[in-house]
Amino acid sequence: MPKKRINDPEGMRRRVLDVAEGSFQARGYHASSLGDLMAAAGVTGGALHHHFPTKKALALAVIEERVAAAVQATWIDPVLAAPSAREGVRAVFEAVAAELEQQGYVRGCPLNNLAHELSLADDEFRVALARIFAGWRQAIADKMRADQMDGGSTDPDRFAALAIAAYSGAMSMAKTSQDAGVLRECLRGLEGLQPSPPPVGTIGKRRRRVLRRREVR
Amino acid sequence: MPKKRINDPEGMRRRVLDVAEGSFQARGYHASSLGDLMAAAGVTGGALHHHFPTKKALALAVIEERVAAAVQATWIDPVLAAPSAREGVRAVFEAVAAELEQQGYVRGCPLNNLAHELSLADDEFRVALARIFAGWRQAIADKMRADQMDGGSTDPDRFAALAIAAYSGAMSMAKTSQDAGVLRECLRGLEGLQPSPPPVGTIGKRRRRVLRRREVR
DNA sequence: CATAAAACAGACCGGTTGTCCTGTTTTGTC
DNA sequence: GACAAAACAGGACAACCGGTCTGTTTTATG
Repeated sequence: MPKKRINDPEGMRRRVLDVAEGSFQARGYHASSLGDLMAAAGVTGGALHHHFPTKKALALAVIEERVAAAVQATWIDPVLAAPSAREGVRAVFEAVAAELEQQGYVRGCPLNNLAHELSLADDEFRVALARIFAGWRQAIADKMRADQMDGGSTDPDRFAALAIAAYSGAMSMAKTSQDAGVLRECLRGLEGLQPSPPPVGTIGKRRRRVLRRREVR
Repeated sequence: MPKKRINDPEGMRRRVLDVAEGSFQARGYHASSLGDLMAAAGVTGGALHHHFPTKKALALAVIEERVAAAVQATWIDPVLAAPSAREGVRAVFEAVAAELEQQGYVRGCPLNNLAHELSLADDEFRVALARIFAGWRQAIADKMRADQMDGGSTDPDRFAALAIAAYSGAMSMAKTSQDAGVLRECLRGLEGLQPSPPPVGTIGKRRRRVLRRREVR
């Protein structure tokens, strides 16, 4: 009696992307062989080739579907949900730092990892990665523009660029030293450019505003 | 008559390192084959193997001799020669941005490029790269501590970490977008954290100070 | 149920990679 | 000049990689 087989194209595609995403982040694109991915995902060559004709196509799918989603989930969504762009950036920095310290190792930013390895290798890779960077920047800048507070003392585009650059660079150092501490140091340095006096606590944003009004009058 | 041969071990070693440094930066470590390097350097397999037994040994030499020297030449030396750490950082940012815009393409920071690809691959690589990052940071922090001006308003270690992170991240974005403009944007954002009020232009810092004094009085 | 397309299995192949190995030549040393 | 070590030449090789190919099974469609 021949063993049954159930076709699950979406599930198989997802499994391959899961494994590829993890391997690309941990070992990089070139150091990840399709053989290893096939073994890790429990997928045969025929199935892999059916969903992703070439290794490049697989990487492109990882970038556009997984890396972009990761940036959205860990950065854009939290920032948009925060009371302000500055608050959002601070929250993400601390959340990532806490997560890294808890898990004990640093694998780096998925976007930056692939960007460094693939930007110069292939223009199609480069454009796909640049699009994610651009969306990331614009989301932070738009959020800052939407904040009616923080009266235009700092340019939103510059702030967004600096926040992302500081995060990317800090992650690079954290990955190399295997220590997330530099993330917190960069955040502290970043907080130094706030136009308002140094914050005392996190809560009470409304309260502070009331106090300030009383002081003025 | 057999052709003559002149042994030049140092020159040959230097040529190999030259080619390897360039290829590692342009294509990365894994994408650079020893065959290509041999052909580009005009070196036979025997000679290459004599000076560098393995590819890893070659990369380690590139890191410790070339990448470290590049960081020293483009960052540490200029910063130490500048009137202040802040001035030095600003000068390096602008110098690199100008150089990139002139040459028309962006290959990224040699240190960060290799750090991303090799930090997780091999611990020996990671430690060598981390040492360069640490020296970079300490040089800027020490310089800032040596400045008697800038009265302790910002922590030197934080400033150094932020400056390097912003530069590394900005180079990452510049490499991905093939546009050095983000370097200048990050520099502008970085200048916002200066204890002095926000600058209006780039030139005439002394002139503005005079004008401001007149306005005040 | 017929049938075509999609989904999957598994072997195969040409090319490349890094390394090793055996010689030959040059160079330093006594 | 004898001689050992360093410097270099060049081929060989096993492992591996990515892609292709053929064949089989499942699924959708009518």
